[in-house]
Amino acid sequence: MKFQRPRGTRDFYPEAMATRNWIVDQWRRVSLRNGFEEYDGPIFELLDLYRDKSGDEIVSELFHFTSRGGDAFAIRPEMTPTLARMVAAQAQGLPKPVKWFSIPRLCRAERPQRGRLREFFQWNIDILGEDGVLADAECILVAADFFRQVGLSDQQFVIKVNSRALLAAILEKADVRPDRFHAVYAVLDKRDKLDAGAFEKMVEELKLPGEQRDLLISLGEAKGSSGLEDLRGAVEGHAGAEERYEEIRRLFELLETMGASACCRFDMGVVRGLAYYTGVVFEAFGTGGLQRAICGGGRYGQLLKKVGGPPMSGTGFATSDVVIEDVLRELDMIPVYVSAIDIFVIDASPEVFDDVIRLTTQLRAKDHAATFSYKRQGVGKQLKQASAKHARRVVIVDEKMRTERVVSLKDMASGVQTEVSIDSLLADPFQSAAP
RNA sequence: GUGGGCGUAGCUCAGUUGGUGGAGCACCAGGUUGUGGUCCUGGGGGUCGCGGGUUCAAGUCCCGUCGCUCACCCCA
Repeated sequence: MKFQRPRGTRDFYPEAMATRNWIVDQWRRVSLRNGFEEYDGPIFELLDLYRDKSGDEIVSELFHFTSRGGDAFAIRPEMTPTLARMVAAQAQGLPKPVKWFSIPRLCRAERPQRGRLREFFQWNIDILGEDGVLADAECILVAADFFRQVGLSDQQFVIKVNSRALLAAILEKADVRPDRFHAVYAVLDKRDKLDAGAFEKMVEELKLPGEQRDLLISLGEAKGSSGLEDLRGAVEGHAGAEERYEEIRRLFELLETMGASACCRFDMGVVRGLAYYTGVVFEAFGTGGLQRAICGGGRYGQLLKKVGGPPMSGTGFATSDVVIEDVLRELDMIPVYVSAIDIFVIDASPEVFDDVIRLTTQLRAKDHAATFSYKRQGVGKQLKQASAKHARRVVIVDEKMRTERVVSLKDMASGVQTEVSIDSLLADPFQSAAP
């Protein structure tokens, strides 16, 4: 082959395309029924939009180019900057809260590996203009709704929820130096990937004073409702920490009311690397073989200000089609491919082929996906083709179409075949076969 | 950026101590002269990723290179 596919991209042949469409359809369906509106933006943005948010080092991870006019652009690697830009531009006039979703195609110039390609589709759910945890709860609920929608039981996935604000307040109360927060976050975020010994070793390497070290190790243990309960002591007497604690307690109360508590769990080990998260953070995991996060998000407080907008806070999450397909395939939950052919029209003999074309055209006019064989062969061969195309129904046309206006209608799944009038066929090609 | 694994037909792969490259599936064409998804026969298709070396002889051994893949780093 002279040309091959660029690294980290995919060709969507019909079967793969059907899978992609199915995933996207589920995303859209769940978004809409939870009251979110769809938006989209340009596939490339000014490079500085990403540089301002994430710093210079981001540029090497972007596909970027310079226009003839000298402007530097980048193909979008994520949707949040575009969202922030769009909301900031209209912030005054938009009814709050803004509940929007998008399914953008994104590109990142990183080295591909399992679950991470250079081009992929991402589902973004965001709520802006509402500071309370109700918005966070609703985002988490949407994620849970999706996993349930595609057939996962509450035992097959878990959404781990934490509050960075609470964590920061606890660290502040314990007099951890603010410049050490980021290092502490990084260690805590690795907690679930390490055994207890390796975790403690990493904590030791931070060289924190004894009390702070013990606190950090106990934070790594804080999981589930009892883990949240255990933190009560760590927040008492500190107004900010108590307030944050009450927030996340209320969040879990809301999740309970929404019927999502069975798949949600408090976990201090979820911090997420993103510098811009300021409040609630969460990540979803499959409980089977794949231990990787399959979806993640949280509250971002200052993002709109970064793109020149008002100090409006937002909360949301994202997940990619690559990871979703991975985890659903592992659980054998991707629907089998069925082609879009409703009716395959066959001639009983070459003389009636013009009638086949005529009937096919009429079926198409009724908005049915209908087709026929290009080759004039026996009925058996044409049925074979219909079968290969996964046609649901086959219509066999013979001279009786002219003399009596009837044809044979065959249900390919059951094999049942009946004679029907052309009028009744056009009215309903999927009519159940008369006994 | 670092490290491991793998490159043979469209796909999945076999290929013996080096001796003129195969199978299954898929595709195409025929057969049963009005009934498929499970029949039979035949066919097309590969400079064995690419380049160099050793050898009378390389898919096989050696070196280089490119590509794919997995993990790490990173993760918006």
